[in-house]
Amino acid sequence: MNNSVGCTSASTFRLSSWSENRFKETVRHNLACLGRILQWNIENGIYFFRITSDLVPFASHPICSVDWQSVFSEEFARIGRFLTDNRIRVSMHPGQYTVLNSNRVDVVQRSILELEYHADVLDLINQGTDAKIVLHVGGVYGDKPKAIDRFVQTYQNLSDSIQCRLIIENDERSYTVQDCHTIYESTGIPIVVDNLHHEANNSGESFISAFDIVKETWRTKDGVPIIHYSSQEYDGRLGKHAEAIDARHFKSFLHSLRKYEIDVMLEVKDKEKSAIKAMQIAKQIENSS
DNA sequence: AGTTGTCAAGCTAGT
DNA sequence: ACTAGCTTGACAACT
Repeated sequence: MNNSVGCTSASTFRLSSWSENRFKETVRHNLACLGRILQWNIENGIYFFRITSDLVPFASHPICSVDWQSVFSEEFARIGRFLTDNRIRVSMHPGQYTVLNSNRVDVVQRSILELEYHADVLDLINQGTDAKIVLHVGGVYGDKPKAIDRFVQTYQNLSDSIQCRLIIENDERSYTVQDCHTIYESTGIPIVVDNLHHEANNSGESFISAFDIVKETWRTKDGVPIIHYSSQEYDGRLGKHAEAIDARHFKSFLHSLRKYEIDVMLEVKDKEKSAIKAMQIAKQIENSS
């Protein structure tokens, strides 16, 4: 998302307002806005972007009768060319309702449809296997080994287009980097480590040693390892993301990772404002070493 | 025009 | 039993 550009690529509507017309107008608007945001990004030196899951509202919902993949193929292809021409990397992050290891089959089924939507978008914009779909492992249901097993079983039945892009992220209360690594061992799924989640939920290892573990889960085809960065909201509940990045903290954080090649996704409320700050800090570190 | 309750959907921890 | 929080904000009805 971007608060400077003056449009949103995540405009949506209520399910009760659904019509083919409303849907098509919304998607057309979102794709046009996505193009504007990407243009803004290259003008401001930002080359990694998370595409909103609201780009195509209700894409995986049974109500959606429009063959949006065909209707908007030209618009998607145009965005794809822009990304490739400008060497922009993109990722997507399905919402909290996408739970592959749920003990409810209907939830799992809807989650798979939602992942297919995300993979379709990345296919339509012609991005390769370094354009990732980030997912949390899901719930624990009182038995983590069983829940991990369900995740692995479900993963093995996913389509190639999803499998080659899916990566898993540690979360702040249930699944640590170590837990994710257990899943990696039987599936080969690369791991994204999130600094704030790691701080809240770990197995005693530092962030750097956690990163040393996860970077080995990335293959060449997966692209440069991705990490997620955010700061805790001062005074907020555990896990609540801060309004902006803490420049001093980010600088020392990035400095500690200076010998690695990584792509950093910021999870922060003020979006591009902090991204610009982060780029300036990254350049300072680059120039001083 | 500005404010507030609600939105397709799941899960967890804290109150 | 209920709520905040999550990748998160925007819609729609109200004042």
